[in-house]
Amino acid sequence: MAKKKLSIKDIAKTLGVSITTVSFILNGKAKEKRISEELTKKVQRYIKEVGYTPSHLAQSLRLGKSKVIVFMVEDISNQFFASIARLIEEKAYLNGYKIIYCSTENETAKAKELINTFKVRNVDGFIITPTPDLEESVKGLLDEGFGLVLFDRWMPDVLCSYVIVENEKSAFEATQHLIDRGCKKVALITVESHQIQMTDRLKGYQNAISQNQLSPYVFQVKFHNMAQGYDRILDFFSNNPGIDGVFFTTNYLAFEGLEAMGNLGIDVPGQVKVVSFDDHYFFNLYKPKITAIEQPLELIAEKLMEAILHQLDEAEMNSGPKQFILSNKLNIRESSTI
Amino acid sequence: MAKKKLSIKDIAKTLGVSITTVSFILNGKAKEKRISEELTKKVQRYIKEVGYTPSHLAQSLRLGKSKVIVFMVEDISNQFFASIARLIEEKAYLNGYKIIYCSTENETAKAKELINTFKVRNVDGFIITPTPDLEESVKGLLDEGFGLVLFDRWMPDVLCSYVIVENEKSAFEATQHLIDRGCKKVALITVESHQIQMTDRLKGYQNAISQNQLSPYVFQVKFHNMAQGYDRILDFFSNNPGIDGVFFTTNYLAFEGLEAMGNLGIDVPGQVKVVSFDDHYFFNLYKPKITAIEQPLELIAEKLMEAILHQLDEAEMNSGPKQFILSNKLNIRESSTI
DNA sequence: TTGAAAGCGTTACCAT
DNA sequence: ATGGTAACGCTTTCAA
Repeated sequence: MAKKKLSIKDIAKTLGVSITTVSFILNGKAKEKRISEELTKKVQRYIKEVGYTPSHLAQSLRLGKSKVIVFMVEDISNQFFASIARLIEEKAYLNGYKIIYCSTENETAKAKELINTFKVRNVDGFIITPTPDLEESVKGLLDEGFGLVLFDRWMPDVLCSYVIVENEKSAFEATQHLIDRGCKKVALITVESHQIQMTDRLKGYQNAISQNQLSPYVFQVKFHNMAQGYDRILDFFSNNPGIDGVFFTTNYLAFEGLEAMGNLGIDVPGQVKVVSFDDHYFFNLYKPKITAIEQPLELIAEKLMEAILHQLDEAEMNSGPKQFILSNKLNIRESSTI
Repeated sequence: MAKKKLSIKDIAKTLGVSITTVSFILNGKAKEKRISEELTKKVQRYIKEVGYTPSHLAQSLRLGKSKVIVFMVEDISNQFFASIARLIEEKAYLNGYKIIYCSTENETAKAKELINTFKVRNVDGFIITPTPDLEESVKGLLDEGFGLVLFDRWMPDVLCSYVIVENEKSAFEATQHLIDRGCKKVALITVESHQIQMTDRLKGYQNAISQNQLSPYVFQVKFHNMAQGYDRILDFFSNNPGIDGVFFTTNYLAFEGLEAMGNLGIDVPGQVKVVSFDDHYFFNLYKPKITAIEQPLELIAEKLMEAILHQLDEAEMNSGPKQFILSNKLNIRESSTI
């Protein structure tokens, strides 16, 4: 069984040439080193014949680069992150990179541990959705010369590459949309979080509310987990009659909120109009179809790879961070219109 | 910036001992090699102080093991696979393994290419949802001594470890359930696929139908993609009036089917009762809530890791494949009862 | 009880 | 034009 793996040494010996020669040919330096056309062909043919491929491990050790990028997100089983993962993966392979993923569960301790683990493992770069208080670790990464791109959230105190979306602007638009549709008491249901993507969405909501001389109704769900969320939102609606519009800042909050409203006999969109951040396949299936803000997944993935490859490219190493702020799209559906 | 990475050599030099000594201490062989308690402590203290960690790359090169497992599924952005991924990931890290993921899109060519890529990259093991006609590649992996566990599907012709669920049995139960609820014309909507997980589900359906002396109505959607699926299913219902029960073999078929039925004005469960394979968060949110077969995700992940670690464990290398066939659970909800 | 040195598979500098 | 060889960082055998 297991045909012993060939090494460059074996190739060289069999062909009666030196390792160096083989290595040069392998790395496309035959011309440069003026190795005869004939020998080059011969070596290449033999290599193809026996199906030899260099050991990436040895190359990594020698070159100090592993061609591995870590994709560290809040939760890889979350549809949004999984979709990005999928898109990134493709682009990474195309460029000879592998992706290792991991989930932080948005816990700072776990994120730090993960970062340390991978620093040690000679990965080349990190794509991270930072947890709270991760500034120091991230700076450390930068100092030590790792490639780094943040996404979904960024850190005002750290100068680095990132790919994010226009959270504030989209939240403003969503809220304004509800107001335009005649809502007078528009609530924001969000998670209790000081992370910037959430505070930006809050800001957008607040701006829209105050520009229209309305009163804000902000409800922040604490210690988010599915079951709790549902209960809290149920309470909120019970205690706040008269709400006629709701903007959910994440899709899972919306799912729970819709369930809660359904069980309270609240008619959507008749009594309450609804908009959610983060579009989802299911929003289009739900009755009524839910209006939602769609993030440009494909573009996010593309820019993420562009940024990380840029960082990893020796030639451009020092040309400064790449920062992308992408536009979302408001998909208007039944929940805010009928 | 970038404080130069320490090597074992640096440690040895600074402490004035040999590399060997440090290595032994590092690898817990201090006692065995009878290195003085005192020296051991001193070295350990220093290592901790400077935060030294061995290079995994060099270790891998030396030991021929990389502590990397490839998780190769049909589509990592699919909820089912993403959930498993998430669970696997945790368990892998706990055991010192990293996970690299990739999606085959169920294309044999892509799967083969991916397998080759990773073989070359010195990964230790593979967890694979095989595409059609992947037998040879899989056998190759086995021959070359890689760890291997199949899941979701298995290959009758290849003796190897796998983790699957009771597809036929659950399909039988689901169909029988519809019949018990009074359905007389029960349709099966499935994908056109010769892969065993799907043929097993078909078998289960057929058995239940024939045991109850009913007629089968099997509709196999070809060339599956979201948009097409919807259209085809729409046609099916238009052309087959009188169907009063449907069993969907995957959840995405169910989503499309439900949408199609909704648009045709078919009342679920009044006119048509519905059961789907692969439970989903949204089945519980949908109106009506959808009856579905739930695969034991947590258990699948657990057994997957158990099987792969078993394979990778030197000591037990030759103790034969581990094959798990797990039970599903039928979650009965409104779509098949009211 | 400790150390020297070979070897894992490469790359690339320096010779020839 | 081609080859010898040090180095990457580690483990482990053998010797002392």
